[in-house]
Amino acid sequence: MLRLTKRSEYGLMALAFMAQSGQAYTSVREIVAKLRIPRRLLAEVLKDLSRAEIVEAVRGPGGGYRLTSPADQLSLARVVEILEGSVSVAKCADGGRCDLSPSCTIQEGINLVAQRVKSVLDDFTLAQLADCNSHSQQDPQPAHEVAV
Amino acid sequence: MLRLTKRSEYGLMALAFMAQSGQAYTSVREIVAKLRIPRRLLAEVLKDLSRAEIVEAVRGPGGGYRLTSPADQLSLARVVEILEGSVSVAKCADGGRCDLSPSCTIQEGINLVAQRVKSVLDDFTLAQLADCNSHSQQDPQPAHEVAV
DNA sequence: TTGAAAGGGCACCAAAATCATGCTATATTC
DNA sequence: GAATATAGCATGATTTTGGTGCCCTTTCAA
Repeated sequence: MLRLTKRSEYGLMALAFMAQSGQAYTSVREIVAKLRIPRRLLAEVLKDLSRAEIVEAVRGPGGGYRLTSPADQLSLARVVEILEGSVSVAKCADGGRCDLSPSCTIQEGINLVAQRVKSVLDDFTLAQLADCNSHSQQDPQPAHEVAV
Repeated sequence: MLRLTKRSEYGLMALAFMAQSGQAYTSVREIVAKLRIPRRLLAEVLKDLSRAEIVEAVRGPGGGYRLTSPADQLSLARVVEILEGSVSVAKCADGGRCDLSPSCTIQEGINLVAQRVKSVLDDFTLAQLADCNSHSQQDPQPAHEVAV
């Protein structure tokens, strides 16, 4: 159904959270406490984002994660690609060869659709994602470090 | 990965094929022969499309399916919606309630993304899909009834 | 120097979605 | 009635996702 996986959802939620925490390091524990999502899964996701250098990690007390670059320079496409392989409406529209390439009558078209969907995600930044929300649903408690 | 299911792929392939067959009725057997996709699955898919009145069915010898309306009036969104429930990047962006709505910090944003992705599929017609292809990959054999 | 607070890595299980198929029934034409 | 088609239903296999446990390493501070 063209659906994002939980990995992406959780990852984006966490990233949005971090975007609002500015330069401070945010621990998995903190995020889990606020966002009510499975701790280990989130850890897994953040580890992947760390490997891809979307976030940087610091161990030890006071450590955690933080964005490596400004939220308005990180596209959803990038995040989704990291967390679930790639953004494409069909295998054939990806690098992956299509099993029925010769008989497939819609490859070209599907590719075009894939491109367009991709560009939607390319054009959507983490900053926008985090922003959209703070409009309608302002935190009751003042954020730790309001930034972005 | 924002991926379409096989149901959608097969469905779209079959519809594109029918678009090129014009007013003639096309049987599952014929489509399967050309497209090399699982017969029963395709039958299943076409039945669903028939229920939704995207195609009309005629039984008996010489029967089969054909489009109920012109290919340029059928959007991919419509087809995908029928074949896999709905087009939305996340459950919460759909009718379905999100389990973590209170803690979710990106609902608004995700909804916006979902809308944009949807509109990509809304704007893409079956005619376009079938067309894209015939440019690059013309049939060696003349189509039974070239139309559209 | 020791303990607590972080993240890192690996393997694994469970649940759900997807893909695929078989069988039988019903309609239609010849 | 025989052959061609779709209609309906149930079921099994496979793949993807979602989620968890356990132990290791790093770092800070008492």
